[in-house]
Amino acid sequence: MAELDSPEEAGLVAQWRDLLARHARTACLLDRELGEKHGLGMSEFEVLERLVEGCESGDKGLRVQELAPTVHLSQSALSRLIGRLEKAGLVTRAMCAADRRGIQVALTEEGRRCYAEARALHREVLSLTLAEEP
Amino acid sequence: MAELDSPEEAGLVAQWRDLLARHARTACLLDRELGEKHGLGMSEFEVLERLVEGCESGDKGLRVQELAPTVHLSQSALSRLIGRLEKAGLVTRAMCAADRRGIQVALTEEGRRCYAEARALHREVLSLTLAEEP
DNA sequence: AGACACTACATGCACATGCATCCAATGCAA
DNA sequence: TTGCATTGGATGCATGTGCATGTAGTGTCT
Repeated sequence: MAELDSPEEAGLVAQWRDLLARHARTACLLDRELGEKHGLGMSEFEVLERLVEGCESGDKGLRVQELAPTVHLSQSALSRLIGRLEKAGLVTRAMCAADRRGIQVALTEEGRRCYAEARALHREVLSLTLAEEP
Repeated sequence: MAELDSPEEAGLVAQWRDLLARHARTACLLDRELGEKHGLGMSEFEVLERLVEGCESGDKGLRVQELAPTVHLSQSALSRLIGRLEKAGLVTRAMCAADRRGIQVALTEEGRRCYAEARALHREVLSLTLAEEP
């Protein structure tokens, strides 16, 4: 029975611990800052960003499935996240004409504005936390 | 108002997205595999590992505070995590003689065994998920 | 000793998440 | 067309998390 890690395994473990530390620092600070100052969670922001990237101003929006790869969440969690954004007035849900099972999620003006306001803070947090070494 | 990211910002965002993807892949698979085959979550495993590293066989164990830096959890979440490990028979909680506010957390034989059994799977998952590029 | 601030951990509560399941719409086969 | 498997998304439920708070023990100052 292996009681000690091989050098390769030790490297993997070190890499994983570093990743965990960076992720925790960044995610925690992002959630706190975006939450306090813009009422957004980290994943909410990611979804808004994907919507901004994925559709022009007059566009119908994106399907829920197209948003899924962006946020690393289960389908149910994404569904509820969109529900929160909708309740906050940042996106609209509309039936998809082509496939009436699908839902088109589109940014509202308020959503666009909220994203634009939060963006600088988001980048600022990244530059703070991703730079540190430990 | 900046509508586009500067090159430095774009680099940070790309780095962050890569980190998020790696973290999600690895954490999700670790939770699933360790959960199915050993009844452990990712953080439970990390705590067991810290206990193995931090105390010899006959040792009294570690203070809760000494475990905190390892798992990136709030104090309350860590307290409950230890509660779960205790209920599962993998660790014991004992009053700390020197400072009776403190709690000594020590591995049981069962805990040591469980960790030893889960270790290979843990390393295997890391080597799988940390290697991939996307 | 007595009062008070502080520390270590536990707990009530609100909330986000994943899993399983449900429902409606679609597509395909007979 | 009818029947049935599949897909897109929503929802009930159990659980894990953070925040705020509670409780007990410690240290300090007078």
